[in-house]
Amino acid sequence: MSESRNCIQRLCRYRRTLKDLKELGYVKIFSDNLGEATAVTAVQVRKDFSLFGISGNKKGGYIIDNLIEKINYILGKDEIQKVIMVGAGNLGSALARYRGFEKEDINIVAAFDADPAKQGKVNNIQIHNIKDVFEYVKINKVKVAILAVPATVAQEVSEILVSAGIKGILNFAPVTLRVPEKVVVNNVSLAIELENVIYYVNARHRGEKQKNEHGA
Amino acid sequence: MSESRNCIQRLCRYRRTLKDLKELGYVKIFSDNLGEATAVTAVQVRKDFSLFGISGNKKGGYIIDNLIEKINYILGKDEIQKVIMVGAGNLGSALARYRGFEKEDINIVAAFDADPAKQGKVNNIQIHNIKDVFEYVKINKVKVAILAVPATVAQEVSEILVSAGIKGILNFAPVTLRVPEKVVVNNVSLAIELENVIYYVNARHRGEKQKNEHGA
DNA sequence: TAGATTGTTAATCGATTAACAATC
DNA sequence: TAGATTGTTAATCGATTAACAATC
Repeated sequence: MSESRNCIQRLCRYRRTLKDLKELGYVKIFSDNLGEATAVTAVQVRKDFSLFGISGNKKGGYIIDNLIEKINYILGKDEIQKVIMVGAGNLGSALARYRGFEKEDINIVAAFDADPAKQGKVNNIQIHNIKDVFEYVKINKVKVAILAVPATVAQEVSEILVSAGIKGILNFAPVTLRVPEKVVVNNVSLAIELENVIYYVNARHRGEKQKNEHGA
Repeated sequence: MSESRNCIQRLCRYRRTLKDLKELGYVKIFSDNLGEATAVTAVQVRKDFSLFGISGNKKGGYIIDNLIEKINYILGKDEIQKVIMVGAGNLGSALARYRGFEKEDINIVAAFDADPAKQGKVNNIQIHNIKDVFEYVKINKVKVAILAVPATVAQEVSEILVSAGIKGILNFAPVTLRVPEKVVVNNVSLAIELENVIYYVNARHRGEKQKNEHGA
């Protein structure tokens, strides 16, 4: 039952690589190649696949289309996932414009901000008043939100989102959110990610250890 | 020797909480309280501290100032770390404006972009032509870079950075960078982080497992 | 002292890796 | 067939947790 965070991240990376390979006209792939392209060992690739019941051909490798389809199903990419952006400040509006989401077929359907001056659109996404977020989530049955509001209001806003029916939050506010057990929170703390890099750079200067390639 | 990625992330979170507590006038703290504030068990807190040789008082807990100082040293916060932003598009310029970095005493000293039209400043940070990045890094002995350039040029740019002396990269481009062993790369893939949330939301709908609080 | 807390050693757990069997 | 590749089972490794000793 090892669908750990890391494992899911690897699936996402496989998917991305596979889509690129398909684009280039490839039809089949070996665990070897896929591993090399994603900085994962070939054994790990096969283990991941076998964990989710994806099988290949003993000598012929895996069929790319088949892999993509299976991974799409696992990741829930077969259904369209509506995502809202909560907070349309610097970070929020940059994220709303971020090409990487579109590329992965992620659909940001609306943005919300407390500042009434922030009306209009960002990257063709309508910015609404945050007061309307509860109703919007309810009516449109949105399950996933990106939270890019100031740390001071993040907890409060998250409670509104959860009460409206949000089941998963990608949180950019640097606070530990308290949410009900059933709600998934993935905290992306940009400062911490950078501090991590700084730590390892310093640690090496101080002559400790030799590791490489941290994170996904 | 368990200074794992997770462990360092926890140190960063402890530090943040401790600074907030200090601000509020607190002087001492128990592993209990600190754990609760950072969503970590008290045992884990003490284990982390003992790993780095930080000790408290058998009944009196830990002195906050002492903790902050020790953690600062471990994380390399005692020396000023110059960081450059490479790529000043949507994401790059939003990151340059991001308050969370300042709050953690992270100093973005310059930004670079390939588009000559992107002259001027963002958040009081000068945007230079990317052609000058090699020289800038050499002269100013910069060790850490944030990479927010398009995926297509990320590898190429990273090679320039490394050749100029960059030792750590926080990479926002959704590609697997190939860098020498001695260079630290921390990949932040925003799409993958969001896909992770979507996966767990779906997985629960499908009636699997009950986990909570993923990521840092 | 009794109770609360730190800090360490041992046990557990989970994920990765190694070894190898299966087979195209 | 021989070689290459998948896929599984067992071994290893590392991190977290449990148990408990130390002590203020």
